[in-house]
Amino acid sequence: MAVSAHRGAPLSPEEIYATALRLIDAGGVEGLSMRKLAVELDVNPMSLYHHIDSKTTLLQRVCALVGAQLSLPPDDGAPWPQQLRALGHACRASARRHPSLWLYAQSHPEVTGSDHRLWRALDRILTAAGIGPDDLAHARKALFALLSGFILGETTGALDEQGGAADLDETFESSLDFAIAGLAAFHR
Amino acid sequence: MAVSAHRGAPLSPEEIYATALRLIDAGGVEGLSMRKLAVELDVNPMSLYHHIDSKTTLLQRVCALVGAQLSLPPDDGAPWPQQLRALGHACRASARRHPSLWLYAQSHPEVTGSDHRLWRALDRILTAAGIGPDDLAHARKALFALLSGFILGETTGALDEQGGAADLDETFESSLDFAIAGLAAFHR
DNA sequence: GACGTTACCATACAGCGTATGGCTGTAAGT
DNA sequence: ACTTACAGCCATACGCTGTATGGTAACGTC
Repeated sequence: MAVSAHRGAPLSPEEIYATALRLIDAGGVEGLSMRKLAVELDVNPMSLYHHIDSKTTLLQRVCALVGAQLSLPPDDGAPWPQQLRALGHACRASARRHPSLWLYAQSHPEVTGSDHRLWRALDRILTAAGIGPDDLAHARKALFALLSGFILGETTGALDEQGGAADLDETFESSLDFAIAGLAAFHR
Repeated sequence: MAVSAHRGAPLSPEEIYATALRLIDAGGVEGLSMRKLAVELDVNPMSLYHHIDSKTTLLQRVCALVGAQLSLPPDDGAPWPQQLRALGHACRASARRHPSLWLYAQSHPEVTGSDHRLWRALDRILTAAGIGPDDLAHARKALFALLSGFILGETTGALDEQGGAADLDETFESSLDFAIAGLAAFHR
């Protein structure tokens, strides 16, 4: 099937995704171009379009790939604050591995919108925390905002530029304490 | 001085900033190009570069312009929860007026980093709330994360796509309650 | 051998930010 | 009054982007 002269095997979507993720981690989403990706894969730029629709959907797939690797806390009956902390740490760890991609995903949520795994896990934890069904959406969105804002600020450096303690690990723990205490507002 | 044939007056940085902001509000930051801006100002693209350094610094100025318009709560001795709410509402209102610009600013914080007005106001409020100096940075960053994450989510639509109550005004009030309750975590 | 399909590639287009250099009319210096 | 300097503007061009279009080569099936 007219495999590339330079390469042994034909391209595959998975290979494209993995290479794109590597380039993104190395040079940021804005540093990724179809031409550079093609060079990295030793292929003509237009060859990529026989395996993916467009650069946008390529980024969607890569986001989904990273999202699927999130190790969310299992429903093992552990205390809810502990589970909430685990969920936070999982997201933050992934964001530190792929900062530019998370930044992109957070600015283009249509890309991640369909990943309801995270919301389901969060809802379960919040329910375990005694949040009633009427407040569930509010609590979930408040926690989403806090978590995603922290990741955003850490990724962009906005949290570093503010004065005060420079240890963001400690600040993250504090923010989790803050969140756990804040959930009291939903107990009426 | 060889003023443009089509325009009566010469360009000014302020006119450029104002027009850029208008175009950004209409078509997003990613929809703004120097060429379109030039068309809007009835001028050759390269003429802009006699008044601004680059597109990047242009965006910085526009961000600063919007930031300066933020009406932060005055230090009038009002109860701190009320001041905290006012600060939150001020930021959210501005973000709703200029969503795309806020999205840009949040992803490029080097642009807004030098605007410490907000942090000073927040620190003042938190001190009034009884937060000790050791916890001030933690509390400030947690609140920054919550606020900026909410604005991010509302701007991109990530908060709409989640299920539950669709009224984001109400959710924002809930999040403020959540924040106020959460500050208890810093009282030791 | 003919044919359809798959993988790949070459060329081209419209758009981007902006470096470079040139034109023109006003202002300042003498 | 004459020269010089400069401010404001513009035309052209370079290298980059994503991708539409259409062509070519190798394969499986008949």
